[in-house]
Amino acid sequence: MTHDSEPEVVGDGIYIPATDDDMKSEDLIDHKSSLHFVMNNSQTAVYSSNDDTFGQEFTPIDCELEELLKFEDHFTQGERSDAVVDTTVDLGKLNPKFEEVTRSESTPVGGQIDQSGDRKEADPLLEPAESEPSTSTVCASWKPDFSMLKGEICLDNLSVRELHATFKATFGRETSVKDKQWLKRRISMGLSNSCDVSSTTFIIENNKVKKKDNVEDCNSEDKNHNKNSVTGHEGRNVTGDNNTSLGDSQTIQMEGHYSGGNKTVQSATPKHYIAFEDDNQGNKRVRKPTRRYIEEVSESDSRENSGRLVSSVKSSGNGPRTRVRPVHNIQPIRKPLATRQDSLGGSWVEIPYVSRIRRGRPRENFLTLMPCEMGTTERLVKKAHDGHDPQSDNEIENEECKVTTAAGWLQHPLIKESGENEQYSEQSADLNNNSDGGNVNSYADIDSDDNILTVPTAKGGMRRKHHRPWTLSEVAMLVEGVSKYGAGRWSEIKRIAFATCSHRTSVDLKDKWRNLLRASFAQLPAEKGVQNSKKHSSIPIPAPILLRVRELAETQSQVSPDLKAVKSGSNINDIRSGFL
DNA sequence: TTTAGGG
DNA sequence: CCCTAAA
Repeated sequence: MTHDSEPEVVGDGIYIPATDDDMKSEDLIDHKSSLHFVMNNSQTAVYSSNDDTFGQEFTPIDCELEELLKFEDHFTQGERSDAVVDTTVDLGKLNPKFEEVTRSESTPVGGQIDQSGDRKEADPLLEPAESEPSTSTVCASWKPDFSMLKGEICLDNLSVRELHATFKATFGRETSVKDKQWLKRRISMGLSNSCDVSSTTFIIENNKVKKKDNVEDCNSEDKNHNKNSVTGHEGRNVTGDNNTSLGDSQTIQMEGHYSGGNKTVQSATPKHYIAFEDDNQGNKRVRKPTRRYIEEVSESDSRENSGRLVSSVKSSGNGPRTRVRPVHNIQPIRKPLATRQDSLGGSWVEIPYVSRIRRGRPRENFLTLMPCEMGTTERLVKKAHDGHDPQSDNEIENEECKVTTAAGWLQHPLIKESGENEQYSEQSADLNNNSDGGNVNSYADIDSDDNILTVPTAKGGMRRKHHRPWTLSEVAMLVEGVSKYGAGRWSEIKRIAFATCSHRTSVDLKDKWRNLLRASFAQLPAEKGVQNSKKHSSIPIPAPILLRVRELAETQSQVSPDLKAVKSGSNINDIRSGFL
């Protein structure tokens, strides 16, 4: 569908096929379930799949799925708007006109599904690119050329030189490693990665890529399909000019089975992966490193570049309380693929940085972003939740926040009023922020044990993933709390006023107060631009609240001398009387 | 643990 | 928002 517009896109994800999208797919696939999504227009999209025919069966509804993915993400845009690959999708568009939306929107990350699903005619070899290299990239111009692979691969018979050639054909780059064993391992690994050897038609056995005899599921249609595709691939492999010819004597050929662009998912664990490092494991299936693995290594290699696989993986433990903090994550989509060096199997190889988009279950908590005040929808949707997802808790909390608010923390109708407005602008501001830079990234599940904590900002900065914009009601509660207990009694305020909002810690309150303070005094001299001049992309705090903050600050002598000087210039009492 | 302040 | 030093 969209492939016409970007035929030159060269997949380079072959290094690390296990993308987040895989993970997504994994969810879908492994559960062997059908997902029903109800769209706005009450259309129902159904996605069903099974492992072996993912790509093929997917086609008819891929658009919808794509939409679904967006759809799903869309709901996260408010508070975690970065989450979406394409933030421009409007809910209103999730209507009958799927195609339109699909066409007009690009889905950089959703490429996995997008590309292979959409392009049934397209090149199945194209690994969905982590980023779509626009022009010159380290590996932009390369893609694995398996077209010469037919039959069985017997790496053992190859000379080092041949292995080099094969290596290049497989990975698209040269290697200087002379170790045959290593080369063989890497090649077979690469092959397995790109062809889904392990889970489909091929198995790797003693450095041989063999075709399973007993596999037939995907032979009939798939064969044709893939053959065509392979051919097409060859033809389009314009950029692969330096693909090393393996020579006529080569026996390396592969009768293509590419499970629909690597659709099959492997829930590879580092363990498995490492296991493969050992030679001669008979029929053990090859696992490819998960993105998780890569990320972790990528994290750890910044400090210990000699880190053994085992150690890096293990040390980064997946313990519930472990907070993985990726050092380099997320390259803006569409930027040249960034790679890093990593020692795999004993040599340094390039591995693309991966962006942690979102992993794990499909998001089911898209309403978290809803401000506390928005009760109705929230409640409705809440029903859809399992209730055990941590996110759900937050929603409950949010709702409770709201209740609390209504219960009396907010005694100033005026504030409340402007609050409503602000809610809106707050969210839209957030949305805008996230889509403006052209890089759209996703928030991971905020509460998932392991998730991304930072997200690139349009300005290049990294914003923390955990950032949950303060809603006005929260701010109001904070203010009230301060007025009641005094600034500094954060734990008290937390305990009382924010008892139900567990996601705000006392430290958060303190920080927020600090900000409020700053804001209130900073904006006062102007005294007119007020909240509308939200140049700072953050929540525009309504003037009334800011005034209150100032007042409280004064009362509690929190005002720094210089600020005092500033503020003394304006007549607070007038304003104050107006609101209180 | 809670506060305060720096990053 | 996160981290840490202090209390």
